[in-house]
Amino acid sequence: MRDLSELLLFSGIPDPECLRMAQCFEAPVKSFSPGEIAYSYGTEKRCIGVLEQGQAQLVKIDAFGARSLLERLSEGDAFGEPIAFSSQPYDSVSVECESSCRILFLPWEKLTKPCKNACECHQALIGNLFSLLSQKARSLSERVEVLSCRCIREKLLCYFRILSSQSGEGLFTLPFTLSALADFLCCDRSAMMRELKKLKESGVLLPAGKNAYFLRSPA
Amino acid sequence: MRDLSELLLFSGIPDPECLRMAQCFEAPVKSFSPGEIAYSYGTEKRCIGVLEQGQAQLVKIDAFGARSLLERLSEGDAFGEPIAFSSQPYDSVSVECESSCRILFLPWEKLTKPCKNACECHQALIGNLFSLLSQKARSLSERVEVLSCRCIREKLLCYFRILSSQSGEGLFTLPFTLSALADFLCCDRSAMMRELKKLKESGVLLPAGKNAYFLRSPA
DNA sequence: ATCTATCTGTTGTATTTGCAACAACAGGAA
DNA sequence: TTCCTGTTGTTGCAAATACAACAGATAGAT
Repeated sequence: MRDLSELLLFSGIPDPECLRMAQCFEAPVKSFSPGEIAYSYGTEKRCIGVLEQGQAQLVKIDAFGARSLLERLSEGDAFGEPIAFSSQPYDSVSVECESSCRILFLPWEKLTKPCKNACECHQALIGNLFSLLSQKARSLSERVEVLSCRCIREKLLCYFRILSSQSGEGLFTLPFTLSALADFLCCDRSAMMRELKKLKESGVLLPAGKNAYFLRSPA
Repeated sequence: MRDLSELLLFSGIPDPECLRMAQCFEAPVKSFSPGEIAYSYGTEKRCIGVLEQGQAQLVKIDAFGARSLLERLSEGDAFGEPIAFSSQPYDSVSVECESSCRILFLPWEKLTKPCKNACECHQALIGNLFSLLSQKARSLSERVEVLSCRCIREKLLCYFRILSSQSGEGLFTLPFTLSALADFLCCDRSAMMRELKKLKESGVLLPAGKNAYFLRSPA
């Protein structure tokens, strides 16, 4: 993490301005050790956390004690109930650090209301916050679209189509290992490998280098 | 549709103020016939559409021509790429009217920037917009959580837990018919019925009236 | 009332998927 | 080098699921 302005939330805003705003917001920067809980949803003050350094997990423990991993957070990612999870009274969501973390906490009410030293950058910040939110919603929508396919073959094709829409012309690169892809598609890896083989054999999917593939459009 | 202030986007803002703002934004209200395309993502001006009357569908057609239904929109719902889908150059997303529709189009740049007649309500509107976005993200996250379960039994339990977290104490009411529940869980209805029967027989799930159930917490 | 539509509930069977286990391979560390 | 760890690729078999088809229940319309 070098510069605040590299983060999506602060993009387009010069670094000195970011620091000035962080001061204006009285936003604390805190450090955490591996395994520590950095933030508990619902119980603490509403804020957006920005992970400046380290890796963390967004973990949910429901009313029945079942634990589930909602998200993995990497350097530059943001979290906070205003972003994705509103506080459900019966289950607890919290951010657990995997490694040593440094986190900037931006109080929500100051973020969304214009400050007394009415600064221009604040408008840009609000715009960025909207981008952040809509990007999150978009990636979740895509995930739902993929997971709503009824069989592994369709899940693969759906996900590959999304990837190749992004890069265009049917060519795409997998952003994971195949094992992680199976986790992402919520299916068994060996079953997925079987379907992948069938797709290659039938000529729908053509390997095109390291982690790269070409998807033939259905004629 | 009686009152703008009944909509989530305008909640807490008196109706006369809503109308004044709509004028200030030069926001057009347009009417559409069944089957008409009310809005195409990416090609038109960025805006938030509010469905004042009617039913519509959010439809995506990808680079390969495959059509998929992203969302059903009812009276009071809002749409627009700032809300959920940023423009992907290779596929087209549009709003198709099912019935006759009346739609209010709020230009995005005027919505997010304070207007010259610096009104107080505008701040409330921005706050509401954030609520709208984060609520959308939250419901999508829940959907992903449910769909990421590996078998029908787990999907059912996961969804029932979410429902009973909301109403508390393990008691919940299904918001759909059972057929629609199968669609929501993305599985075969008859297979789902089998699992439901097993859950009832094992005493985990207890019927508690019309569409109502009680979920026993795992002891 | 009757006639629809749709929803619920059930079952047999074919297909898909998950599980377990294994071997080959690659990259990094000692 | 060797060892270790993780990924890829494969298979047999058991379990879960989809598909298809059906009958009864329910609610709305005529």
